[in-house]
Amino acid sequence: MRTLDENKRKAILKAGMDVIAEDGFHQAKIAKIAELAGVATGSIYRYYPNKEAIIVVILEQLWSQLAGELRLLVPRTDMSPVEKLDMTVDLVFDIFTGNTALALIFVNEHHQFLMKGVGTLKDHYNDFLDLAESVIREGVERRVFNANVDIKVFRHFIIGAFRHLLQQWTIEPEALPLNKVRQNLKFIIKNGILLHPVKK
Amino acid sequence: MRTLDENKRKAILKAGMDVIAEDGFHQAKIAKIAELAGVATGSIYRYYPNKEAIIVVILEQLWSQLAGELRLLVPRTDMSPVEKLDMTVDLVFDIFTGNTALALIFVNEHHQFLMKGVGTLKDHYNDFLDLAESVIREGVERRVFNANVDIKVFRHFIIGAFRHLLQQWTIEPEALPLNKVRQNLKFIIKNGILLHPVKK
DNA sequence: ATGAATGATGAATCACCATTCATTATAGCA
DNA sequence: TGCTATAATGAATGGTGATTCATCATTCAT
Repeated sequence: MRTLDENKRKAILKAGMDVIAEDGFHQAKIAKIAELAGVATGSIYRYYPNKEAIIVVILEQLWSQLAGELRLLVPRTDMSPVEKLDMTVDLVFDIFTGNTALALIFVNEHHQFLMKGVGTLKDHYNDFLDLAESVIREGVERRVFNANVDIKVFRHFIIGAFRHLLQQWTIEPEALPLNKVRQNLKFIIKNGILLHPVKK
Repeated sequence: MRTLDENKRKAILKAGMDVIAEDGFHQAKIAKIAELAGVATGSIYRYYPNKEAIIVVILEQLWSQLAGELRLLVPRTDMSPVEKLDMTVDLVFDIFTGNTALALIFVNEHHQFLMKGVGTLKDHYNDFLDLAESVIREGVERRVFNANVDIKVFRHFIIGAFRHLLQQWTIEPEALPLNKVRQNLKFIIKNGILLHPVKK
């Protein structure tokens, strides 16, 4: 008995990623994805029940990978909270560096599918967020991070800043080299903009 | 001779805002907008050439208003750069407070129409950004803000953080009261998360 | 080597919706 | 009180594109 070809499944996913990144989910055409993947339009439906399933799988993989990596980082006792925070930022930067398409999909499409609550996307994403939050919490408990900053707000703050910077990077990569962005992001979340901070 | 009714034009704009905020631009149906505005579907086209024009006008008005207000703030000599930065944040928060629909449109739709370069949207938006940047620049020149922070990155950083926080707020307003968000945002961009910063 | 069984194909289907336009209603003017 | 220009209407049009399915191709257990 013949079996579905996993390479083809991956080719469709990859093609879906590129087309959706370029055209946006609603404008992305199945015919174009099929052509890029080198299969017939109908074949797409042997591997994925519908168009939405393609992007959901892409996003699920993204967050389950990130959560997996962060899960290894969190319990380490040989690192300070500051180092862990920096490493978390690195983790996320690294996954998008060299994958503009994935970056674009995260930036532009992630939110709407998160809201729809399709598949296990939300679970993976929340896993990641909870782990990131525990890094901050450890820092506060160990009196390294400022307890006056609301953790929830801070968490969203970083994600948002990151997302937007990533978006700008996809528009003009030369003007906003990711290394510079990464370094500045790390600095600002730790120190803010003030030259002479007035902490109490 | 009969004239087009400016109240109707506004009603359509308002209805468009609500429907687009709720359903997203591509899912938003002209028929629904027309019904909400209390006009026939065909009448929409007497006031706006097409669906896209509706959202473009909404976004143009948003940024031209914000740029207008910021333009008054920038040259003031009775305020410090820190105060101006805080006021800029307030300006933006104020416009979205009490207008969840506008907030949602900014969060979810703004980017794609900015990219398309339709109408004068980009001009108004850039006006606003340039003015905001001049606030930062003044702070750096007057040795109040840290010159090591790249202004372009910082600018995108704040916008992104703000956008994402706003998005979260539209999802669960009770969990993230805008006052708390505003206060925390101001604090973090100035001071960062570190309890004992190590500025040189 | 054979023939189910299942994969692959892509033209045809079908639902959807922005936009149009023939027709009707109305405001403003003489 | 008509008259006319233009506003308003909403059913019909037309284009689009996701999904289906009848048909063909290929694999592999026998």
